[in-house]
Amino acid sequence: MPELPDVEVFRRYMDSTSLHKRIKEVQVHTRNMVEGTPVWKLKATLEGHAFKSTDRHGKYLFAELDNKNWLVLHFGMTAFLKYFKDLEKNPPHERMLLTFYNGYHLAYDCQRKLGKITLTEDVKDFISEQELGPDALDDKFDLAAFREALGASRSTVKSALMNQNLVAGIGNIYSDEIFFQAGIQPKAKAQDLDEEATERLFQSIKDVLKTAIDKQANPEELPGTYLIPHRKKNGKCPKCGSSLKKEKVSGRSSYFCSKCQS
DNA sequence: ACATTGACCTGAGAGC
DNA sequence: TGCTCTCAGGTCAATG
Repeated sequence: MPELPDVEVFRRYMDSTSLHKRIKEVQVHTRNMVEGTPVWKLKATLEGHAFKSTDRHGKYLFAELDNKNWLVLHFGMTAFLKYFKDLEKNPPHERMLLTFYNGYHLAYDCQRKLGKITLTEDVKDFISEQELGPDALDDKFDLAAFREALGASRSTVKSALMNQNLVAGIGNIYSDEIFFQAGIQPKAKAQDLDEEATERLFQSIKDVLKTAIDKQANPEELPGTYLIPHRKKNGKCPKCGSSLKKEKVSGRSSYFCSKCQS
């Protein structure tokens, strides 16, 4: 789940539930999910403080505290947030639990433990340390920047799009959608795209990600012409009805329509 | 410089 | 029903 649109939905969720509420207690249940900072320091940095804003870059969510620090969350393949009051309603793989003075809780749930929790004092520094490329929805990521990113890759377009160092936020699921909407095969070489295909792909990145956010990253809400709901065994192309192909591209399962994507 | 594989983890679903 | 196998939206390191 957690690609750019999902993380943006989490960010907005955090905005609407967890800002300006003083944190009473932080419980870390799975200590090795906290990286780069000792757990005691994470607790000390959050407890008694409140979040004042949030930010996002690619698949990372940042929550600014009132003490110059930022909580950084990555969601791996399975993480999500849940804000709730009754402790009985806590999610099944809760790895960290924040409790606010208002009696509510914010849980970070991560079944497969592939996410991570850390702190930073400066979001820009964090992004450059991780060597993340521009956020896919940032205005700074324009057609020229996209051409440059593609030019830096000698591999498949799929690999280029999913390379967080080139452009941040696109994962396996949404890259398949982006290629489907652009009518381009994911296994095409990045270098082989002509100007027209490059522009189509660029437009598709922006359109698909924005549309997904509008629909709360909920596959059921996506337009009928979208591939994602059909991205499964025996899936049919929502545009021409033929059977979708499933192949490994750059090591990841990829679904596409060989008729609609040339 | 690239693709591939396996590791990290857990559990859902398929297949028997 | 119950068991085993395969696979999964992310990233990283080792290998070819």
